Amino acid sequence: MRGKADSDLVRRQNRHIVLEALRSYGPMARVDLGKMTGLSPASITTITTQLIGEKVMLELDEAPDRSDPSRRGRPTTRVNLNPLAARVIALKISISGLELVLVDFSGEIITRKKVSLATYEMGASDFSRHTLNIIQTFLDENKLDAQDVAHIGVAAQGVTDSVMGTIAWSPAFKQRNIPVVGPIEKKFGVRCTIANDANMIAEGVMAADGYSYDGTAAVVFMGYGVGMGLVIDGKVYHGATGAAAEFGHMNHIPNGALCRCSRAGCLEAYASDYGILRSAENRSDQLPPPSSAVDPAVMLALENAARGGDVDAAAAYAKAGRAIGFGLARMIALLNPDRIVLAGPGTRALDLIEPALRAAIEEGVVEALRAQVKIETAPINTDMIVTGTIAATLRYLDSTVFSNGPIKL
Amino acid sequence: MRGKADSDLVRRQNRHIVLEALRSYGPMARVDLGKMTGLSPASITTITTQLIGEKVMLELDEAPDRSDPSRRGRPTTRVNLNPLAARVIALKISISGLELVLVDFSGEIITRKKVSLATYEMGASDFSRHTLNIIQTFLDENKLDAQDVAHIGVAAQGVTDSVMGTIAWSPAFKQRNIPVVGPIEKKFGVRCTIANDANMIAEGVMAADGYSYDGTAAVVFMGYGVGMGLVIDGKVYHGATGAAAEFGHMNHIPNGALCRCSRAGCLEAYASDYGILRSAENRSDQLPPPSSAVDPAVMLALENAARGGDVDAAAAYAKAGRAIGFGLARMIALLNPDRIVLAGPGTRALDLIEPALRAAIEEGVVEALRAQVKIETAPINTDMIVTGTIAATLRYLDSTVFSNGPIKL
DNA sequence: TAATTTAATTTGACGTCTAAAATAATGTTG
DNA sequence: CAACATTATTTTAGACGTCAAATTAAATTA
Repeated sequence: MRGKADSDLVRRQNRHIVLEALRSYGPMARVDLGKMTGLSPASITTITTQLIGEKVMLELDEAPDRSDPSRRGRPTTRVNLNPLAARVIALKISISGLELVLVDFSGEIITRKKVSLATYEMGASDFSRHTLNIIQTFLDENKLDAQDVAHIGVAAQGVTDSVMGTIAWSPAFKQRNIPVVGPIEKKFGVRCTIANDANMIAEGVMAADGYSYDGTAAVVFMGYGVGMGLVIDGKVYHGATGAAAEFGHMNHIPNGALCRCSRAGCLEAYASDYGILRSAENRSDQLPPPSSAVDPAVMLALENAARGGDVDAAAAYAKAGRAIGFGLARMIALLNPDRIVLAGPGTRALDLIEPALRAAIEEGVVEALRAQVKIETAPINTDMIVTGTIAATLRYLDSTVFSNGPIKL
Repeated sequence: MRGKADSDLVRRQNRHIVLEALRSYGPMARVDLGKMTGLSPASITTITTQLIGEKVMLELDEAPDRSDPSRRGRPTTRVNLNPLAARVIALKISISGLELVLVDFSGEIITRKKVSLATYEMGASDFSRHTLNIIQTFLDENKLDAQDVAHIGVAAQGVTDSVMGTIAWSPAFKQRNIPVVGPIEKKFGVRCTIANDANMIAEGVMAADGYSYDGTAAVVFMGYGVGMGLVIDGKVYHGATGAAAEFGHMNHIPNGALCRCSRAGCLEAYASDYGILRSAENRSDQLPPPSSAVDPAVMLALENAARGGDVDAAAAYAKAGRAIGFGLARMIALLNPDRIVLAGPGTRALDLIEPALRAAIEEGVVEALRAQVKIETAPINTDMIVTGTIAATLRYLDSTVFSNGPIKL
């Protein structure tokens, strides 16, 4: 049940939707803000004046738009999020190392940096030490104090626990329950949150749509692993502990192929890079998989072999498609989504995967349920994990810090 | 993104939470309404005065409570939902026929009636005709006009489509896409909605908790079929077309046992009454299952046989437990719920099912994910489908009709 | 009967919204 | 070029809903 409503709620909500409109559609005139949000011009004036006073928003100083000569009347002055209102760091933790991205409040990337780190054998304390040092160096390089950063948003591969602020289990670590949020908040005094990388991809897909979508969608990541981000009623769903949609470790076949997570029969053991490679090479699927990522070049070669007539390779891709297809069929039976988005480097081989994938969906779920699902592909080249983490972090700031307005006594 | 907020929203929301408080906790004094909702006494006075004026609420005329002799001061006068504010019909459509329940606005059952109907061979138009007649008779018997009924809430077995208002697919019907909402609304001029029976069970479980729960839970129905209702962030989730959580027809094993839905390998083909019976009797699971429900007495005998040492029967229950367990494991991987509730007559045999069920969950999903899930059992004897349908329908009325207040010009 | 206690209502102020009026900044026209 | 037209934005006045504080209501206790 939602709580009580009062004028405080009204202010917060309306400030929030104004910020969101600018965040999704970029700079615009006050009139247009009014049209987007449904608020009257008078209210828009009030709200923008306050936000500008708080330096959260600014009026753009630009020459009037002369592109339409038939246009009459007073020209618009556009407003935008003030880039200087806050800075945010997105931190991506993956099997190959850390990636740090410094962004301003308007979402513009200021700098980004990759640091490779051999995380797998590292214990929690070593990992913390390294990570904190890397962040400190990153701050120094950008001549920033920790206080200049409003939030650090972390995306990590594997099962993350947003309540504890840890990586509960990840292919990037031998050890479990690695604390991440705690050490960062303690050392830098900056609010920090952690989320699963696949959820961040889903956030990225939603952001690319300007958050206009409000149904249920599943965003599948295919690559070194297999992940899923769920969007439920237009919002990225995180589950009880932020570990929702561990699609890759959803069981495909009881007692099936051995997975990196040391269980048998996970979908990932059939459909991730290493799973596909293993089955293409006709190696036993009961052998433990490697702990390092497969070289992308190897996967590229494998794809081309499959396209060139290599029967074993083609069969491996079909097997992957079937696994993903059955996983999707099960997901459809549970969630009745209206949209499935395939993303990640694995979609490069979609031509090899798709027939088996679609056949498996048909085989695996009642027609009434799958009839209206649309399957789409997201662009491969952008790093949706980073994009999504940035979007999620800024939106979080919008809704928490900047919607409140000046503090009252 | 939520829309703009204004004083209209404030009024609606606060009226709504007041109605909800009375709905969940029953009659109470205005002071207590204030404590429950967080609204000030002044606001409570305003809101209750209006609601009483609109005959949605009423002041109870009861002798002051003398149970606590140390109590001083002006006695409370309790208010409650006005039973006469609206009447609602809950209609349950199942393989064995129709059940109609007439309820007043306070949730009290006025009458209920069961009518058996051989739906399976019936076409859509015959079914409509019969159903409309049965509803008309029910109205007549209760000396009601159609206008006296504010809403008809339908719960049906199988895949329902809440957008089209149809039963897309159901074991109770040979034919598909049976229209239900359309004919009812057309004939009686009464708003009607349809939902899946398992979702209504979930609604019932939530109602029993006073809607205080706000996490993610899966309510599993075990009986003549297997179903699931999902509660996501405290709200029953219906999916794109209201057909979410078709757990029974989630694939368990590719190319597996034949199901009533004419597919192979559905969970239900292993774990429903007929699936268990079939495997206990060592019949081939490639034979088409019967279209009628299994006699409950037969199931009872089977349970007792299993408890008495019948190896085949015990194995059949274990197989069912394993199927449900793997289904749950997959669901957990996707949704990371914090609660699973087992419901329905099938839970009577829980002792036979549970060991295999728990083993399968352990086998099927990473420990990090299943660690915090609590598994509970709901009471078997109440008809949660009806209870839930009533609760859902009344809540729907609360939020739509009665939160708005008097219409303005 | 007067004082005390608790419930509920009334009163006056406050915050936010909106419609309508006023002002601002430009283009058009005679 | 002055007056008019057009569009954007701000100002003003009024409405609505909440809340704190004061008031009234209805009981118990002394």
